[in-house]
Amino acid sequence: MTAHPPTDSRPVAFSFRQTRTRRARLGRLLTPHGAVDTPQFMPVGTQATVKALTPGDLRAAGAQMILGNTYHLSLRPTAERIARLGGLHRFMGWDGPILTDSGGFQVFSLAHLRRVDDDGVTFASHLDGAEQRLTPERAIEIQELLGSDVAMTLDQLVDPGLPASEVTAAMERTHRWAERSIGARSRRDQALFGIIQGGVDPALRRASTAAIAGLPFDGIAVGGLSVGESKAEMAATLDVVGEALGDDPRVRYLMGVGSPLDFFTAVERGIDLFDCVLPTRVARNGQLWTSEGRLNLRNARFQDDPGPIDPACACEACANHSRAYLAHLFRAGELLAYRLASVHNVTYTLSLMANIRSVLADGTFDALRESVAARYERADRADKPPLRRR
RNA sequence: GGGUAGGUUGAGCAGGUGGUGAGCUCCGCUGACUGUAGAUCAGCCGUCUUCGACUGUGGGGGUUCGAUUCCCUCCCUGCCCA
Repeated sequence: MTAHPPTDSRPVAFSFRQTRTRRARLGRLLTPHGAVDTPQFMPVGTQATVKALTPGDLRAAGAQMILGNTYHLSLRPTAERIARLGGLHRFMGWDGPILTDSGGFQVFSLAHLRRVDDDGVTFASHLDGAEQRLTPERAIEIQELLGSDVAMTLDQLVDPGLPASEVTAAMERTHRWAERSIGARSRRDQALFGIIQGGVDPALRRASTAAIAGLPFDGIAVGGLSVGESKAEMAATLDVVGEALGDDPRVRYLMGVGSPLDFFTAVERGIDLFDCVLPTRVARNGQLWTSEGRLNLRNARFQDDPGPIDPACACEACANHSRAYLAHLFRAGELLAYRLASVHNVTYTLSLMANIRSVLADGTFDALRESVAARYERADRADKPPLRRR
């Protein structure tokens, strides 16, 4: 592919136009490894691989940018080894843009294996229990060794249902770590995004947005969502952040989202970039996203279904294989089940994003959302109740 | 024909030498999953009128207040000997 180096002295450049659909934007992010059309979804490749997929599979599915992980790669094979081997792009054979997460999510998801203090986080490695120290500065160092196009600041996300004092403390610590992260940068060819926290409290979110947007980051991320709050709370929080960001011209990245309907919720509130494990994780567990809604191919009824996973899809799995075949592969525990299901779900998700870009251009965003909601709302309506302060 | 070890809920097992065997692993059925400790996890998996009840340890018979357990007999399977 052709590289599109940023057009100015910054490591990335973002241009966009406001659409007529509320806060939604159509844009283009230029990185050292190519351009990304936004709104865009990044498949998650935590350990230098989007599970079950080759870089060729990702290209065929329409992927433009993927995500890798500081915490996992620093433990194995180590950032220094990847650097010796030419950086993450060469190591994994993906020459497109890569964003690396900072390890902040592991502060949350590996809560029982870590200890947080003001200087950083100490993990007991989930691999061998060895003590691992991650500070904002080390997270930047690791990501510079990996050579990703976009690095993320180390942050602390918490269950938004925790007492306000704890949500506030984590937010303020995230702000201090954000400033330190900027000071730790040494590469000029790698972007750095700051992360807004503050749980689901509007005042805290406004404060966090002001703090993060006030720093010279190349992009702004919204963190701490899709961690147990309701759909309504996520939407309300994105409203608050969108309002607080106003006409800030930087790219806006919603971390860890989402489901098909979440994309609509976030895009119309100004989000440009997404990542999520959901399409690939549920694929490996038999759940396929289709134009007919969610299908669980392990269900008995699919064993005799000769049709494609999704008649509206042209991916390798849909073009060549039946639901009955996939159902068999899952039952037999065959590895091909994971690849074909992942190929399909990533294709579906990226096609949906492409459709969203298309309807933002022609003004039929709401119609597309309604047609997707008709197939997916039943599942998303089974919503969790709003979080209660404990 | 003789000897010997067995026969437990779809499969494979555990347990049990007189006082309620529905316990495990597969298989099967369903659900969950949101900046990946996840090819993972959870529930169900004899029957029914399912917060409970009933049935079930190869078949039949016997002893006993009570049998999966003890006795008799038959059937089936593995192995050894003829």
